[in-house]
Amino acid sequence: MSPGQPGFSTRERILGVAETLFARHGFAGASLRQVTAAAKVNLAAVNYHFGSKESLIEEVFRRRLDELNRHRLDALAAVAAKPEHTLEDVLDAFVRPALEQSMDDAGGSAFVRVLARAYAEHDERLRRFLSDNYGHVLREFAAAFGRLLPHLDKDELYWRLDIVAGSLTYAMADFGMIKRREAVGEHRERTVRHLIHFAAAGLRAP
Amino acid sequence: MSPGQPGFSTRERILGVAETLFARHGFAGASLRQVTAAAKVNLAAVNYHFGSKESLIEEVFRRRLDELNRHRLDALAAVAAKPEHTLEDVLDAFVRPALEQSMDDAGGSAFVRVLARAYAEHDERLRRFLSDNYGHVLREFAAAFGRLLPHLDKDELYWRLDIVAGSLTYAMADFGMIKRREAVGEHRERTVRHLIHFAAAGLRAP
DNA sequence: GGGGGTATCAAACGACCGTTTGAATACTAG
DNA sequence: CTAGTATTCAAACGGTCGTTTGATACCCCC
Repeated sequence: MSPGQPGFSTRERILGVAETLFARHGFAGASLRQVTAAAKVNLAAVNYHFGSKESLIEEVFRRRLDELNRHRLDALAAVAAKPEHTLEDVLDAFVRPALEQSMDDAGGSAFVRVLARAYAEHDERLRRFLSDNYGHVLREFAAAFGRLLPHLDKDELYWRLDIVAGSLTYAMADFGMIKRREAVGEHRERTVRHLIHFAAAGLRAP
Repeated sequence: MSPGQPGFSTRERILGVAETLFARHGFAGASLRQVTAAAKVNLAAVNYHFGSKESLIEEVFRRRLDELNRHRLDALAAVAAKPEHTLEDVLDAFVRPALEQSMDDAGGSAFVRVLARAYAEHDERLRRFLSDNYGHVLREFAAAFGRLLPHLDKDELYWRLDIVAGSLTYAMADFGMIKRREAVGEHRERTVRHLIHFAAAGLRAP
């Protein structure tokens, strides 16, 4: 069960439910009344605990991004420590933490879709927030990729990484039209494998 | 100038403005009052000409998708007629029509972002509409790709095409965090080139 | 040149939005 | 137990939402 029920504080229930509803209906499309009703808390609780809907949205991001960033940087450090690491290793360090977070509870899988929503929102405020809390991780990965792909100049490298980030976002958020048949966990593991395989070839292209 | 002004019918002005506002603020985020105000038409005009907001959204899609589908299928037919066409040719037939449509007027470039929005909306109604009006084109391209990539079984092929579609959607919608410096047209041409290069390598991977 | 569909308009509908209030309740420290 | 703080609650605020209405203007054909 998602953390929208007893055993969790009001604050946690709101965050959990908001995450899934934002994923499902967008930030404008999910109302605080829907959120508080599903979380079984009073309507005013959102403004009491978070101040505003905008702040609630940011908190939904902060909570997961902090964790995701940490895991990604840890994984990258572990890879970099190996003397002969490959492109696939670095890609794995980037993709797998997102995968694992999206499986550790029901809310996590929603968050990946929330993140994809954020890309679709061209809202400047939200983009700045994401860039502030996310940019340094992307820069570290870019450096690691750059060392493994010395034949690409900086401009070319960033173009390709942008494409990788795009296909990752899209694939992890399950936007694709093609219907899947397997269980969620198995499907996601296959997604990661295909993504790494595809991205590695694209990055290595002359 | 976008078609939000004199010389265009009320209906066309609404469609043009709705397209850019939906791209900017999402379907829930852009209100009919904003749309009609920017189009300089009466609020009731939307319900008079389209029946409802939902139908307006669908009409925004239908108008551009019909044109895009036609151009893509024409380009694919032209490529298929060449006896020795390459993977890059088919990718170009898929990517370039989207590129050209997004440059022929100001609204077109907004539409690509609207399309990306639609992916983010997990709304079942909208997805069915897209699949009904878009699926046959994707299937034709899948067949063309399949003939050029006989080493991939059907399942593997669809996985990779899904990734290609994802990176295309993302890149064309300009979601990336990396800031671009060139003029819009030049930027878009470079996007297509990078995308085709990257996708071809990913598809050809063993 | 008047009649009839077509289009536009201001105004209003009820519903829902995010937020605020002030009282009621729960909890905790002295 | 009590004083004081932290939380929950029902209710209401003004505003905006999509949609409907009925009157008004337009336009073209008979």
